[in-house]
Amino acid sequence: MAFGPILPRDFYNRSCIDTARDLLGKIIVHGPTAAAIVETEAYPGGDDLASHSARGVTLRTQVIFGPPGHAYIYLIYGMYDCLNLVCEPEGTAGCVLIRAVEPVAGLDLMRRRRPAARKLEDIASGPGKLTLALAITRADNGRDVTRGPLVVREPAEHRRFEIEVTPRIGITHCADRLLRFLIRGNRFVSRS
DNA sequence: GGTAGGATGGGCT
DNA sequence: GCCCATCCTACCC
Repeated sequence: MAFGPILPRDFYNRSCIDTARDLLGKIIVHGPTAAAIVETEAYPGGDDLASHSARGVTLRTQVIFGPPGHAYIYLIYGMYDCLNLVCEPEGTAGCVLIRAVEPVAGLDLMRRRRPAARKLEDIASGPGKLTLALAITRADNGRDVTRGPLVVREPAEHRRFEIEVTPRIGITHCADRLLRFLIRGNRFVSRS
């Protein structure tokens, strides 16, 4: 399966809000599995109390303050791992949560990793689901996604789509900020 | 079609 | 001790 080139570090070396929007349609590749990003959320540094980075550098959040183009993966509710991509220049906090992907390669393997999913659309339609489908875990935390076993690539061919913007899901702080981006009409999003 | 409740563990006050 | 950037099952229309 041939995709386009790996996204360069400069793709992530800017506002996490711009990056979140532009990540739609890009391809996450991990081993024999690959999936297109259809839903993201931006978590800026600074005054966004919803961001893990809001309380400064800790053992957990240091990756978010590090160089762009790396994975920030954390455990949520004691059960699921969530994948973020670190943005902004080194020293500045900011990341993009990957909330949903559309499977494009290794579908049989993903189905086996997601026995609870009854339909294809449910395999990776949520931040905890997609890490299971793609076999991404906290062991991948801090990984450089511009090289190595976990990378993000341009799609093989570009498709036109409309982008929808909404508040982020499942947060209470800064709930009015429009920082969630999704491909309008795509059936693999976590919710419409 | 819909949702209430529980599983489960790390981070931080 | 409380708070989660969640998911699944059971149960109810």
